[in-house]
Amino acid sequence: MREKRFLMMVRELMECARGFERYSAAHVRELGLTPAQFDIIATLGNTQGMSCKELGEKTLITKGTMTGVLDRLEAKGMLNRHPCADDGRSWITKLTPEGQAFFEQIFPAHMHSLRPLVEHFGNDQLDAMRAQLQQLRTAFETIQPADIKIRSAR
Amino acid sequence: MREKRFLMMVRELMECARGFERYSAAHVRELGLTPAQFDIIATLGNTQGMSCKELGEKTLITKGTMTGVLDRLEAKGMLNRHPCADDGRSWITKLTPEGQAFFEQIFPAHMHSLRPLVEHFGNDQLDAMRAQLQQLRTAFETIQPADIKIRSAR
DNA sequence: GGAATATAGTTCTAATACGAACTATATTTA
DNA sequence: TAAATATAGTTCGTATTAGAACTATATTCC
Repeated sequence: MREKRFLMMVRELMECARGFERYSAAHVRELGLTPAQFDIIATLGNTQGMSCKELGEKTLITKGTMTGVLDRLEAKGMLNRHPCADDGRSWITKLTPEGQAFFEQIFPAHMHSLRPLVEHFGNDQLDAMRAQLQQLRTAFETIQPADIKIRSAR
Repeated sequence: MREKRFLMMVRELMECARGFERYSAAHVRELGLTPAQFDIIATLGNTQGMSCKELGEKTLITKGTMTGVLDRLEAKGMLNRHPCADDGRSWITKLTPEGQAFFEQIFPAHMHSLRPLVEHFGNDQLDAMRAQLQQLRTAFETIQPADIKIRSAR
């Protein structure tokens, strides 16, 4: 049964994703941030800022969610938004000096908390995993679901 | 830089998890269910029912969330809960006849929608992926984050 | 047997998650 | 260039997510 094999693999995939989330979030929460907020700060750190769209592509946070996350970080004084000169629809989000200082303080600490995990895997293994995952992701993005219209009677 | 390699792999992992979620959810939504609701129905289908705890272990839905998901499915008439004879704290959740009938209608359809994806990978590849993911998951669950707290020497 | 502790499930709060509808601005087309 | 279409970001509604506090019942230990 091919389907079952596939679902078992997917199950592991989902467990892994949640596992990392949990591993990482434990430390992030100690910093007073949510995982989404940490992602934004880590992405904006050491940059000149970027648009919502670019932030979304780098962090996997969708635009509807992004507004709220940025609002809360702005309220914390971590970042600010100013109009984009090139595009009247767009805003550039950038860390404030306080936000950048905070980034410089927490990012190395977070990397350090990941250390035991990182050291557990060899370079070759990490690359092999990434290559396989890349293949999987390409399949998810490329292949279209079979079209079956079974309308639920309502 | 080992950390960077690791983060690149994790990035692919998260993209994959979201990719599958998206692939699968598109079909699930057409059925009038959320992914969490589909998971529950798929897990309860063809069984005599099970406790919240067991459901949580099989679906990765945490117990605080479980209550709400089950409440909504119960309101839809898909399932019901009755006290567990062996354990006064526990409840057995079971599909109603309507819920089971719905399961029998949608589950094959969902498997069919996954078909193109399943067929894209060979058995060996699926097993290899699962083995690697299993290793990764074990690491996430076993290894403790480095303690960055600087405890005052005593 | 009774106190201490563990477990099952619910409730609560804050923050996502996601699609869809919406506003405003850009870009493309005819 | 005016109309059609696309895109950036916000808003909205519903559901999920996680953790923590809470109630009720089980289990363990002395």
